[in-house]
Amino acid sequence: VVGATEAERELEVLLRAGGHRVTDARRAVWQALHAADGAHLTVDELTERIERVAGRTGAIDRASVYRTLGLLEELGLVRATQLAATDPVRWERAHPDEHFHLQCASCGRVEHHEGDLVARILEHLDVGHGFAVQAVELTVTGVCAACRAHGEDDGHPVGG
Amino acid sequence: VVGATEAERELEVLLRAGGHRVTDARRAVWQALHAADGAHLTVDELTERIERVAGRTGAIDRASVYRTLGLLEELGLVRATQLAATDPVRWERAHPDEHFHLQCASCGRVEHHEGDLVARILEHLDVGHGFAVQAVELTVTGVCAACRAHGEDDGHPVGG
DNA sequence: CTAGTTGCAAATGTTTTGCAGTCTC
DNA sequence: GAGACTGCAAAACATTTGCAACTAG
Repeated sequence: VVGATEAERELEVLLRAGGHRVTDARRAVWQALHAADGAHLTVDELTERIERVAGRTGAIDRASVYRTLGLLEELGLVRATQLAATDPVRWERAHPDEHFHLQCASCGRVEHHEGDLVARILEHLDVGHGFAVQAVELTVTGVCAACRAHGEDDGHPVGG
Repeated sequence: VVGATEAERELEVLLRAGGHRVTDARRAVWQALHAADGAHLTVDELTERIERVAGRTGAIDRASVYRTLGLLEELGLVRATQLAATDPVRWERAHPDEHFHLQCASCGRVEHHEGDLVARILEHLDVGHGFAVQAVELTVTGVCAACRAHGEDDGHPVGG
């Protein structure tokens, strides 16, 4: 639809800066991640979406999706998270550490939240323990306001 | 050769209370987890240690270790954590949410830290968003004081 | 005795890897 | 062109499950 979005440009610049090539597979993964704005997708979900969205280019092999995600992670463009130990890894566009995950055990939805909490953590650690913080991963599990209202407490997983 | 440590008793009581049986496999897993005091072990590491420690009893099958850990988790005795997305799940004795993980990217060591940070997070969320918190998972990655002193810089700083 | 547990082996599901052909630079 | 990428298929891993034998209660 659009020729080159800002995000697409960002991808190209970063790829070239790192001596990597700009390919359809990489563009496709990046676009799919954008289209899913904010959602946390598994490699399978991602691959499936790419098939739909980038019909002309054809599907991208799972292996390439894995390789691409690994690369994008190195470039700091995406971030992997594992919400449940038994679930496959999920990917999302990189977001600053100041955001953290709020996962509802009832409806399964994951929200991002912003606050000064992470900033406080950084402060606390640096001052108190000489620990040089690189990244903070904060995930809070519980029941969201909506589910509490419905009284849904048993916890039935949701599709997506 | 100690008959029954306090921890061992705790295990038996909780097992019986839940209508489960007290078996060698379960004792072995529990003891191995204690012997590794504070460490985060994979199922493989755990299985290997059981082989050494409980030589007389013989080895415990991986499948049983998995099943046992699942049970102990239900009983609230152990806790699973995933430090890196590509790593297998690691297990440790349960600890209160008020503790959080401090992982050194250089030496790989994981420490537990205690503080009011998690408590503040709970407060903040409950007051501000009507989110009923069940669990908090906080992992901070960085370089520990010791490694900083040695100037061991095998990694590249991530962001701010 | 009875039914919960275990060990084994095979199944499942995810992620990685070797290689030959393809496409970017 | 040269060499970085991709697709494909098979391999490598982590975790789960079916089932017969075992054993705690």
